[in-house]
Amino acid sequence: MLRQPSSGYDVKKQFDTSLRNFWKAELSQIYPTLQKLETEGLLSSAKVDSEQGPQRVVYSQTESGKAELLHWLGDGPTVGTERIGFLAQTYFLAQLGDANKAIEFFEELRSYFAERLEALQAREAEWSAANPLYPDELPDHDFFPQLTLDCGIHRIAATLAWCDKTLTRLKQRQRSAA
Amino acid sequence: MLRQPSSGYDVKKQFDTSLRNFWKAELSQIYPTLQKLETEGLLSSAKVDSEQGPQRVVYSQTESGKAELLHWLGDGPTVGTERIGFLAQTYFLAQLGDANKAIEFFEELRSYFAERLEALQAREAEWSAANPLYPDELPDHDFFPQLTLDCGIHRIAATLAWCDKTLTRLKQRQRSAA
DNA sequence: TATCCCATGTAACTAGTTACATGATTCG
DNA sequence: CGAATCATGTAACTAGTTACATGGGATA
Repeated sequence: MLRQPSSGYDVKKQFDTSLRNFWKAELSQIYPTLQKLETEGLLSSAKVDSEQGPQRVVYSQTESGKAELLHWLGDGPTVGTERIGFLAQTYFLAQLGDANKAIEFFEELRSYFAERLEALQAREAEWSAANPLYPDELPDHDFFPQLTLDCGIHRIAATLAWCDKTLTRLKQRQRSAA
Repeated sequence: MLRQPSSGYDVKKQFDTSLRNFWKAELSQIYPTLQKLETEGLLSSAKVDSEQGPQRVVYSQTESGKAELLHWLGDGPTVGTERIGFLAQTYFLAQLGDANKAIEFFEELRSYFAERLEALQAREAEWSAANPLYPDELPDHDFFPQLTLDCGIHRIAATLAWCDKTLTRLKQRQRSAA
C-alpha cells in the first residue's frame, strides 16, 4: 500500500475505498502496526508538515519490506480462512422457530447484497467511462485491482441469486406447512 | 452447537465437518471459550465417563444461552466483515512484476476452488441419496444447514468462473505484450 | 457555532493462533 | 510397535475492536 509514501491516515482511506470488499482496518490498528513494521525495518518514516492539521508521518517501503511482500505473494494463494457471519447465522436459523423471522432475515440479506452489487457495478461503470483502456489494456497496477472488483461482482451476484432462490424455497415451505 | 450436549472435542468435530465452509476454530480456542461461557451462565457442564480416554466434560445450553442465541439471530444478518486473503494478494500481484507467476497463482487458485466445488457437490449428492426429502422437505434443523451448503456451491462456482475468466485475460495480455 | 475532515495516537479488551504438555485406547 | 483417535488443557503470542484523548482548519 506504500507504492506512494503514505501516512496512516492515507492508508486508512485506501482500505475504505479500494480494499473495502475484502479487507478492513481501523486507524487504531493501522498506527501501531506501521510503528511495529518500522521497528522491524520493513518500512521507514519521515515527518512532513501538513497543509492543515498536525504533522504527517509518512511511511515508505524499504527493500526488506518489498522482499517480504514478494515472499507473501510467491507463497501461493491464501485460501480457506474465510469467516462468513451470515452463513453462521443461517446454519442456526432453525432455532428461531419462526418461519417469518427467517424470511425477514433473508429479505434483509437480499437487499444488502443488491445494494452492494449496484455499488460495485457503478464503480465499474465509472472506471470504464474514465478509461478507454478498461479493463484489459490497463497497466498491471490497475489491472490487478480491477480483478478484485470483478471477483466481487461475480461472488455477490451469485450470493444474491442464492438469496432469491432461498426466499422462494422458504415461502414454498410456509405454504406447504399451512 | 449444543442442541445435543457436547464436549469441546465434539464441538471441534462439528466445526470440521458441518461448519468448515464458513467458520473454523481450534481446540485451544474452544476449550477456554466453553469455560468462559459457563462462568457467564450461558451454558452448563457435567463430567461424564468416557469409553476410551479421559473423562469428558459435556456442555449443555442454558435458558440464558438460548436467549443470547436468539438475540444474535434476531439482530439481522452479519455482513461486510469478511476478509478474503486471496483477493488481498490479487490486489498487489502487479508487484511481482512477473506475468508467469501471476498465471501460476491463478492456476493454483483455480485448482483449489475446483476441488472445493467437487467436495461440496459430493456432499450434496450424499445427502440427496440418503434422504428422499432432500432438500425442500427436510425438517428445519437440517434445512437451514443445507442452505449454507447451497450457498457455498453458488459462491465457489462463481469464484471458479472468475478464475477461468481471469486466466484467459492474463494469457491474452501476455500475448499482447509479446 | 456546529459539524466534518485532517491527523495523531493510547488503553483496555476480545479473539484467535501456534506451540507445548499429558495420557489412555484402538487399529493396522 | 507405531500411528491415529479420544480427550483435556495451558502459555505465549499475534491480531483486531471499541473507547478514549487531543486539537487545528474548513465549511455550512
